[in-house]
Amino acid sequence: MRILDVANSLGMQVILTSKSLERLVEVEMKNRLSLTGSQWKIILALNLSDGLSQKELAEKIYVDGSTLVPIMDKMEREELVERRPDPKDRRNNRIFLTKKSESVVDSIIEIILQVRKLAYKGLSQGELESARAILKKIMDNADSVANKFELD
Amino acid sequence: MRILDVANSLGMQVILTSKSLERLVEVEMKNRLSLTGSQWKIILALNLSDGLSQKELAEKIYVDGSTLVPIMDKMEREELVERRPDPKDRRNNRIFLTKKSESVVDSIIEIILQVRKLAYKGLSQGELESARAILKKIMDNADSVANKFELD
DNA sequence: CCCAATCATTTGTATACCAGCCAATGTGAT
DNA sequence: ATCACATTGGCTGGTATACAAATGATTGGG
Repeated sequence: MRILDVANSLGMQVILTSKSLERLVEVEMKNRLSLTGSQWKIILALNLSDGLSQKELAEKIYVDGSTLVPIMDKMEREELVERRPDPKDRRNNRIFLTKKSESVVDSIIEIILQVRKLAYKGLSQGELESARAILKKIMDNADSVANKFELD
Repeated sequence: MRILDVANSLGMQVILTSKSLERLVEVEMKNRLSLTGSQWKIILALNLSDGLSQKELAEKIYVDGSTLVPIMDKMEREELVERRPDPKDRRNNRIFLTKKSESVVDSIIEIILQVRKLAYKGLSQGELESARAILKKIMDNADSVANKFELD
């Protein structure tokens, strides 16, 4: 019987570290700002460029367009974003921050910076950058295969 | 107005790379073996140590105990695992692989090895190991904070 | 004007966590 | 030993993501 211990590979470590980081950020965003899931990512993305279409926004935060729909519904109910029809192309919704969500941008940034400081403790800038570059290569490798849709 | 571009940080790169890897593996597991989500992780974990309790299994694959319940239900319906009561402690279920799931272990391992080969293309063993060590430190940092439940 | 492409949405399936529940077990005091 | 109490393991219900496939409205090319 073949045995493979997946746990010690880089790939699994990437997945586990991702979970730990996401969990830490989510707990803080929820406890301090009552923001769930990836609402903070959406607010930051719109803070960089307000008025994105849903498709553009979905690409920015790397989720499927259909995943974004109920999230927009919820955020609209909570008055964190506003959907406005695009007069140039009525298929598009243009998404804008509200006063309420603009008022939490600074707090979101504060939390991100605190999490980074803690997570990167004991690591040098050079280590962080070299790890980032390696992961970027792995992501590009994985994405190029995924798009070609052939593994072997 | 403060601006923070989260996209270029190591933390975000970890999360994005994790998504790319998980997606690639999931597509292959689904297309070739009709295994969804983390069923393959469960099969590999039980292949290493059959007869875990649900709690132990949940810890191995880093999900909440309640998350595992419907997954076990589904895998039991599909005859991929078997729940047997623990005579020593009737609160426990002991989970065992079936002949059907044992027969796909080799194929699962095959897919993992192929994905690794592709994902790690252009990277040296040293790079992989150094990245793994850095991510491990980050995960430990994040988890130790999460357990103490205090960010500042 | 037709037809293919595009954007948002809906539907169906699958994770995922938390809080609360029950049954079973363990613990401590008497 | 036994009763009260806390703890544990699995489950349920509620909420939130997440993707694929199909639908509907709109647009733009030929």
